[in-house]
Amino acid sequence: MDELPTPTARELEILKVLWESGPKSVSEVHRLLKTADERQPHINTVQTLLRLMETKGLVEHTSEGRTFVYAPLFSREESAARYLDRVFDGAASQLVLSLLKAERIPPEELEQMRKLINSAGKRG
Amino acid sequence: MDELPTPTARELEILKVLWESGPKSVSEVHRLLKTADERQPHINTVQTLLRLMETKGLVEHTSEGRTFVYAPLFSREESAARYLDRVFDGAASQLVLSLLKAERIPPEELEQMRKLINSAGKRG
DNA sequence: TATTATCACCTAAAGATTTAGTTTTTAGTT
DNA sequence: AACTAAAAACTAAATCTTTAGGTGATAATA
Repeated sequence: MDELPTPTARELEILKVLWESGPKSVSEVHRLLKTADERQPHINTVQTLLRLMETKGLVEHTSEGRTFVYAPLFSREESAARYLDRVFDGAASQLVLSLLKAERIPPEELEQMRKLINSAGKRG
Repeated sequence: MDELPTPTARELEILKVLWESGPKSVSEVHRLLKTADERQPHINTVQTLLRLMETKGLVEHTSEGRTFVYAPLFSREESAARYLDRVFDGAASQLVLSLLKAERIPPEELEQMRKLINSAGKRG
């Protein structure tokens, strides 16, 4: 098993499209990048990136007729968790702790978080 | 104000040394990388990286005699928050939600988090 | 059938990151 | 003063990322 690298800037933009809109073809990803990004890359660029991302294990594709439909191989959550594991060397709670300190999180989200933690406690 | 980029893999290793051990000279960073990383880069590589990281605004240096002592310009927490903002487009609560889903947080730390959230609610 | 559009594939190349060798400066030591 | 060590600065190059042009296949259409 190779270690999965942190996605680069462009890769992350593409992944975000796939996370938000579900599996998409090259042209659809290209179109959706238009709205999200100020600088829309050439469609061939998107295709090349997706092809390379597949060799890295970031996405996979299935064939729909003659077009490839790409899907991410991990979720937003896993991506976030991986980066945080990296930065904090696995001390995940440190992170939440620090986010609460560093970020001003709106009250309604605090309430949401409280509920989540409570239910997580019951399950765990 | 230029947008601060996500640190690259090597940059992150160096930042981690500075976060964990405080401001350090090139040779000290180099030495400390030995323990943390399997593949220790050449000391000149570390020096070049720190110099370039300074131009990017990731670190700064002060002179101690004739040696440069480098310090990070932001914390672990800020780095984490920035990446998460990127991945989640600013929805910070989504993150905590996802971490809980990914089940990366041990039970005893859940209690800690509950306390933190409660006190954060009082302050905010 | 000829034309056009759309797609994957191949290729080149610019740009950024990462690596380390060489040179120069400075200070300490003999 | 000559030698040595340690440091920053400079330079070059390998590798990775990001860009897009060109080619050929396939399908749709005139």
